[in-house]
Amino acid sequence: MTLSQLEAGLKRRAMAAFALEEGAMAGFHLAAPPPHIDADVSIAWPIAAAKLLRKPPLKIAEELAAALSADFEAKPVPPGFVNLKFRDAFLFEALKELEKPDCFAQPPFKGEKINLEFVSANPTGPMHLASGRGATLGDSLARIFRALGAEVATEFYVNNVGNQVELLGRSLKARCEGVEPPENGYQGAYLKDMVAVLPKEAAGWTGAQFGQYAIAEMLKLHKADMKAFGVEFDRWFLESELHDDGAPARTLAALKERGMTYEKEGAVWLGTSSMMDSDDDKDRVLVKSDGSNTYFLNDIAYHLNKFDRGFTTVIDIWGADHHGHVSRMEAAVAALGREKLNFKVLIHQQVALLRGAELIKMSKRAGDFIPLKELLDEVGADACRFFFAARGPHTHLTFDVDLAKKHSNDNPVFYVQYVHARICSIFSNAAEKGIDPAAGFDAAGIAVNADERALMLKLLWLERTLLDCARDYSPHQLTTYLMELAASFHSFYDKCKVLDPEHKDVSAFRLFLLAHVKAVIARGLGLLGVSAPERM
RNA sequence: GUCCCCAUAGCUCAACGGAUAGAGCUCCUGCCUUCUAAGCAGGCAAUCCAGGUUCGAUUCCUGGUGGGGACACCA
Repeated sequence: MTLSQLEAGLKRRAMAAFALEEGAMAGFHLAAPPPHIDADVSIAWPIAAAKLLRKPPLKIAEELAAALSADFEAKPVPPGFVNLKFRDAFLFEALKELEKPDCFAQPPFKGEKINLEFVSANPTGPMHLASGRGATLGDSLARIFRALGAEVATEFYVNNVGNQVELLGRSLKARCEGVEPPENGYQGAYLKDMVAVLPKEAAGWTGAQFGQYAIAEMLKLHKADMKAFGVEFDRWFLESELHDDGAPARTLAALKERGMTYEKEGAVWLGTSSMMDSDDDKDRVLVKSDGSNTYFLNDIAYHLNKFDRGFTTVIDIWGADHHGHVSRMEAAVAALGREKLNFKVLIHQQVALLRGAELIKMSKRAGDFIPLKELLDEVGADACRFFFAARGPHTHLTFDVDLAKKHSNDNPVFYVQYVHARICSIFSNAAEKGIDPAAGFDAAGIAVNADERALMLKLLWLERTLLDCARDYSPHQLTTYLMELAASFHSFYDKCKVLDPEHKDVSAFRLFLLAHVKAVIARGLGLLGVSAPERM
């Protein structure tokens, strides 16, 4: 039984005891009690239900505790909590439930087909360190949604057509000819590096050919960077695919047909503000007066494409510098007649960079930025990913590059990984101590101590943690959880000898317990894209 | 000017509206003859201001203050 199943069961019994309908149970949740309370889980619902039931909270708590006392040690506590303690047998059964690979699959995630698009950095320069934040957020969320039973397709949208490609081509051509790039072009040193490895026939290329070449090379680098970061996209969607398919024209026609557009001053507009109920503050141009498509129209076509592929939910992850685009995109999705509820834009705040005492302005055109690869090489992917994952998406993050490199050994990720390494070590030592990890034990004869109990309980909270992550669209609670689990383990390890030939039953029980700790640590780290080393 | 985000310990971050606000880093005190000291045990130290809603507010609402970002027929 998982904690959610337990909660659902307790809720049903409360409904029966007080003759209530589902709608009246909104505040019914299991919570972890604060440290000074001697209980396994706590229910605060009686306080919230006092008004509805017209009874004092403590009275309700007493009645609820009585209704549950057949299976739990249930104690009503002022002002109206019910604190539960589990029987050991319950904990053993719950741990076994965790062994099933799909033990967390549940509604509403089960059956969902989610398209998750993130990073989508312009391929006009090497990938910036800041892309690590979006990559961490997107990839971790994808893994968490999958663990909860959803089908998730991850996607990176590549802007491989348009003005910036021309500009990149002209910049590379200039470098090739030994002159400075155009004034508003790309000044970064990476173009000089690219010149060094250009094929011979490049001498006769046009600017457009240089552009196509540069984009293709950058795309290779981006793929390599993402892979080194532990992120593998299911699909790299090229904007040119849309154009080859005539999607923007079809999208425009669909919007016109639905009566959502009008012409003004030689341009075609989408009435995101004037023609519909939306948060957008003005209408947006789809086709410029010179006849060319805006980026917005192409982007709408891309989103229509995603919906047409049969996803039940389409999620975009954008940096805060794009927050102003959210309402117009939501409006466009609605204008196409697509269910707005199935489209979600997640915004994460930007990453500011500090090197020494200097705040660095990021600009690919000026070429002054820190490549993601540089940090990966110096700090390592595990520490990078844990660092980014540990912060909620709304936090304003200032990344101190020097500090990150200097302190990489202090990164909490090692504290968590160390748990895995220590347990692996115990298992590899078991044989020489004459203890068989596979040997069973008599659960009834085990007196579970406080440290063991704390560990078992903590393991059960992984499920709730993942649900919280999904609810808040952030993996940061998982890092907190892993830190807490690691602390429980290290404390246990210090006090409790696992391999003890004199007490084989206790050894077998502790190995059983640690096998689950190891599995949860490995699984949790895996959901963050972080490795679980067997030795450190 | 309008909109979005943020404000918790010296620093970086946690805390479904619940009980005595938790961690990591830093600093201080102890602990390796026993499964890995990248560890354990302990100490110092915090909710920006003013109202409001609530049985209960770090959390929700309003107004300040301070900071980051966005407001194109660019992509």
